[in-house]
Amino acid sequence: MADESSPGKARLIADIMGAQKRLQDLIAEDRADPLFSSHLTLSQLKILMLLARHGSVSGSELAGMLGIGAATLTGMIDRLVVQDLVARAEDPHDRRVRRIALTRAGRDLIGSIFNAGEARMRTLLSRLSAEELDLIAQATTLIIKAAESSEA
Amino acid sequence: MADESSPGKARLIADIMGAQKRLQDLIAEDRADPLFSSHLTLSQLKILMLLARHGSVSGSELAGMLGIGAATLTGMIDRLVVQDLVARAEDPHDRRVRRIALTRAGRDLIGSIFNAGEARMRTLLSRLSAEELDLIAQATTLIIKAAESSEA
DNA sequence: ACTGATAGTTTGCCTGACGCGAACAAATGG
DNA sequence: CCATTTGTTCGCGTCAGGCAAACTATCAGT
Repeated sequence: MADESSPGKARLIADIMGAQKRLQDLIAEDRADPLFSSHLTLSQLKILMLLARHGSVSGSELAGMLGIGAATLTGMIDRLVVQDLVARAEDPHDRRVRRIALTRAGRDLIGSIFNAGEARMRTLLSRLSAEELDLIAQATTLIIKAAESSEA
Repeated sequence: MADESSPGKARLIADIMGAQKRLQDLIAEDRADPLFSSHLTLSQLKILMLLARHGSVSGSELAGMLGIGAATLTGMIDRLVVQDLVARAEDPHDRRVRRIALTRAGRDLIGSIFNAGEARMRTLLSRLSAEELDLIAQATTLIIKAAESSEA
């Protein structure tokens, strides 16, 4: 399909992707635990993710992102408020709008799902030597730089 | 809290974890897309994940894993069969049991959610040089070895 | 000050996914 | 031949989401 440059690169990339996939499978179990024990709905999770990304949004904005009506959103937010995952606050510039944002518990929950496997990875790294960690740190730095240059 | 060995290790680990978290945030968007557009329920996702892990299981086994009754499971599997995500097959050893397994489409869906960001990572790696890729390949090999030794 | 538009809530109503127990058919294994 | 196990069907209930319509409060323009 594609070996534009050197032939060794394709093999290296394949090796790296295989390893990455194995790591994903490992932390998938950690991710599933808080997700399934939270008794959240996928729609509710979507709301929490949107709030985690955008911070504080108005109801109409959120309804627009979700593609649902304002009436439906009211009920969904109500249920999340009862669970203390989001909170409504008055907008200082417009007293009609009620800004919706994550509570501390909501942020923690989303964090525990998204950054799953953090504990596992940490104990895993702690078993390696300083030299090995240095190598890994260089590698991650390379990846992050490449990611940032492509996002910009 | 913990700096048992050399002080440099703690800093290296912190750097690596920070980079890892940034990468997780990036592929989170890729993961959310197939998840939310699939119109799955969290319970349905749980079933698909269990089937992906265990391969083919009987109804009673699956109901036991989920903590629900057999009657409930029948309906849930029915809905997944309609979506062509799982299929029922006869067990050659016991004609009472109908073994439940993922279909090709079900495997693809789970794969697209679990191995999210694969395409993004691949194009990202393709921009790096062979030397940089070699470094990353060494790093991932180290991590995988550490993970395997801890799992064993 | 009036008036039209906008934000959010409430109400009533519907659909679909899950959950159960009970009853049942089919197959197993004594 | 009979108790057990597996899975399905049936009837029933609950809850999350979805809408339209009516309503209140507020804003913004004239």
